Amino acid sequence: MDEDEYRLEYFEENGFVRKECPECGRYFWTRDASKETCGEPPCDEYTFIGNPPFDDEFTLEEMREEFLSFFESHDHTRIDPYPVDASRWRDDVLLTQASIYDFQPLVTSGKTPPPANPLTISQPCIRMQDIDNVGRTGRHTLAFEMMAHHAFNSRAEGGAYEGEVYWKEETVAYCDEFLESLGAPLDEVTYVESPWVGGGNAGPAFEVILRGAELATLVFMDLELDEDGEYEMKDGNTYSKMDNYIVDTGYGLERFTWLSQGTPTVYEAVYPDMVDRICEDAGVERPEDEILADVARLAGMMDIDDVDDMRGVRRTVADDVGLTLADFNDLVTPIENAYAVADHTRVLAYMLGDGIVPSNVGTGYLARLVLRRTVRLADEIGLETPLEDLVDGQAKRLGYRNRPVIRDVVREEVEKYDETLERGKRLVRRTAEEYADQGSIPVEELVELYDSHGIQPDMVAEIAEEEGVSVDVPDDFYALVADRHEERESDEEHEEETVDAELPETGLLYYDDAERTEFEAVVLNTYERDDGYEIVLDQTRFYPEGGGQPADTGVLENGEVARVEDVQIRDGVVFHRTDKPLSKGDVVRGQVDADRRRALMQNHTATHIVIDAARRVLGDHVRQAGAQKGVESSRIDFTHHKRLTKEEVREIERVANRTVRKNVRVKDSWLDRHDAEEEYGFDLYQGGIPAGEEIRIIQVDDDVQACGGTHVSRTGEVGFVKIRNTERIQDGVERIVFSAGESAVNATQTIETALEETAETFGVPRDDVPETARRFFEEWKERGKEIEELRAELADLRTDTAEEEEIDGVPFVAQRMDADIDELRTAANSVVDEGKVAVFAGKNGSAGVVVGVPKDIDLNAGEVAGKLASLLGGDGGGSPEFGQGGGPNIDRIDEALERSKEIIEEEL
RNA sequence: GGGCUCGUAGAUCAGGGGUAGAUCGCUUCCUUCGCAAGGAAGAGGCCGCGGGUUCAAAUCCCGCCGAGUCCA
Repeated sequence: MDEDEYRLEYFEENGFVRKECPECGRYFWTRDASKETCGEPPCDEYTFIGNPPFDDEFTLEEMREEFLSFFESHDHTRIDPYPVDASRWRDDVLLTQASIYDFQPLVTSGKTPPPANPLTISQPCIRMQDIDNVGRTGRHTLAFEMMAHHAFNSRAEGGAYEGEVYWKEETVAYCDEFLESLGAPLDEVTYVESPWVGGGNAGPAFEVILRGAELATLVFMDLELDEDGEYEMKDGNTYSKMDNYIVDTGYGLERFTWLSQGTPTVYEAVYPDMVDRICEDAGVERPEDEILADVARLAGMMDIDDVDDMRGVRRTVADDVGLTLADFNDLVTPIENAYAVADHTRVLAYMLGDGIVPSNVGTGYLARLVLRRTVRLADEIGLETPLEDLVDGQAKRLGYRNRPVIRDVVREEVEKYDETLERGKRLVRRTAEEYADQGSIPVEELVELYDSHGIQPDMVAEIAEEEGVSVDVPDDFYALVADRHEERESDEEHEEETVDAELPETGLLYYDDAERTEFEAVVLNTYERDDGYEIVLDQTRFYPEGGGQPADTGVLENGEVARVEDVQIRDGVVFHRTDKPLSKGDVVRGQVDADRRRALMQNHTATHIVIDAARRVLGDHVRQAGAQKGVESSRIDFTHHKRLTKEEVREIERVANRTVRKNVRVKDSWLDRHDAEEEYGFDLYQGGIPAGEEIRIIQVDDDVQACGGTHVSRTGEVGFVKIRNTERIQDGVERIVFSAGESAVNATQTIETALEETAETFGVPRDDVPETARRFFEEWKERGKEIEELRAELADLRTDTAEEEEIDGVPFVAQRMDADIDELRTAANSVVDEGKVAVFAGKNGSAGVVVGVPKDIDLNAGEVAGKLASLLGGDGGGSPEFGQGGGPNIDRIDEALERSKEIIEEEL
């Protein structure tokens, strides 16, 4: 990175000098000319523990307020944090890991204006990759708040923002000023040059270091990935300047709070009350501060990448205080676990507070992971306080309103985990018994137990030991698990036909009046494709597929009639896929299939009505997780932590139809996105975030959503909503399948017809069908048993008449019996019970033969049956005691019976 | 979004092409003043659903439904 990028006037004016750190080789800026090293570990160590650099101690809340109000008083607008569940607005990541995530990709790319410019925010973030270090290093937390100020600048004209708000000089000046306002000794502060790369962007950056701690990162994002770019960055890729250049800062709220208190660990500073409560409830004794501080200081010197690093830290500190490693571990592990529990409960509060439902996919899975880990840690230190109480405490502190649901979710999830553990224990016990003779459980079984059943190897070891079976967990265990998942990849990417850059955005007439289906337009171009044509018009009433609503169909005509089979929108241009080409420049008349459009409109409005009904019945945590509208039926998926009961489904249906009958107007309006967000909140974006300054808002009764679909004008036009089915898509996501309008009536009639026909078959009134069906089923089972008994009796009777013979002293009965194989079997069994060999054959459709041999006679029944069956033109077999077979040759049954005697003689 | 595992008696689970089983629980009887325990007998199964292969499917194959779990 070019040195000039970092040579700021601010540094010159304030007496900074640029130095090269002899340890790490990086350049840094400092006011203290005598300073040799950059200040950041491992070049320097933590010196703030017991020696806080600020004038006052701050709590987390106080520090957050201090920061935000500082920037507010410097002309920044304070905005509310986004959810920690970043998957709600982008599909490339799961969790929010930095404040800039809030503005990617729409704002950073210049498609959408920022909510304010410049702005300040304190954004909760979660970094799962640190999970193993939480509690142990003294500094890692799973969740943290990234306090930030951002300025969005652009050289380009006509984007969502233009011109420069401020850039590097002001950013560094703000940082200095903020630190000074806290009373930080400015000559101890260093600004380390440290180019930043991430997510396809890059730029110069400073790390701000004070007393060994990295407090903030000031990123000047002005590069984008470009094969031919002139800047090569540390990731090995080349980048070039972009039109937008963005100030992206990150001030660690937890770090600032920690430094202000100078406690041995960050955990004591950030959640003192929670740590106290956990230690007290679990009876955890705290080691001396000095020991904890040593661990933090030493761990602070290194990037902790794996468990070995932490082991090294502990060994060193243990040596210093004169303890064996084992004793030292016994001393610090409980408090470390207590710290981790305190931390994890806050993460859970963030996650569940933002409406994440534990699940087996996506962010829900991460929530489950954290929750289960928390339960294990709490168990290890004997913490008996219900987890829901701890999470609720954190949620209360963070000001979440959905606390009852959070409690509910935590309780259910802990119960589920208990069940999984129970199930796991039984499975491990069985597996251990299976390998009891070998003395140990093989590694592939361990992998299987973990991967398919979620049982940690240490738990396997514990239980297997009780059974006297040993377990060797290889060091690369989790790598072995990963191997199982790495076998195949190859997602075929379908290429999209690129949009002609010359084409203007198509006029979307369906927004003016969704009721109208005819229009005139000019053909701008026709493209020939593999399976038809794509026509672009200057304007259209055809709705292109989007937002879960399928495309309209219809015709375009000017003498020629072109059938429109599909409609897609790409970069604002609508493509009509047709079976015929139309000439460029022609004026055409368009006609959308009106009935289909009508049905789709009803279904779309009904979708809003149903999700709103679900929210009213189940609670505010219900959030759309996907939807597909159709002509015959539609479906809506939404988050909910329990299976829907029949009664809840009925109630949702009742509430939905009440909204229909209310016949309220469906309001559609274009609002400034920031006004809309302010008024309706982030939950506006149930189906993803649209681009642009203005967004379309659809209001159906109490339900308000950003939505680009076509709707009926009053709820009454939906006519009738019928819920047809519910499914569980994943843990935590329920699906409701429903029909609206005419197809809802059809759906009801279909069900009615089924019931009618059933009633007719039974010959009872419809109301009696359930009771009658139950009775019939019971009686059917009774009769099955009766038949079995009668068959046995019949078999006895028939075999009584059978002639007994002897072959080499073995009693033997061969008899023809035309009955199904079950009966032959029953008959053979009763003969075998008398100590005789039995051969029964007969026809029942095809020919069948059964051979039974008492245990004490040395004759293989299966073999005999096989030979007899081959006479019948088929095949057969069985066990030594019992054989059966059959074939198509019914006219050779008697012959087979006759020959059974000689076959048995051979086999004996 | 992808992978893996599992659906058999009220519960927990065996079996894995050839007669559906075990343990606990349940019912009745015996022993007992009574209970626990013990003994004896018994009831209880659309082997998740639907197709296919086969002389024969709980078992093999395909699809669906349901449950669990790991990963991105």
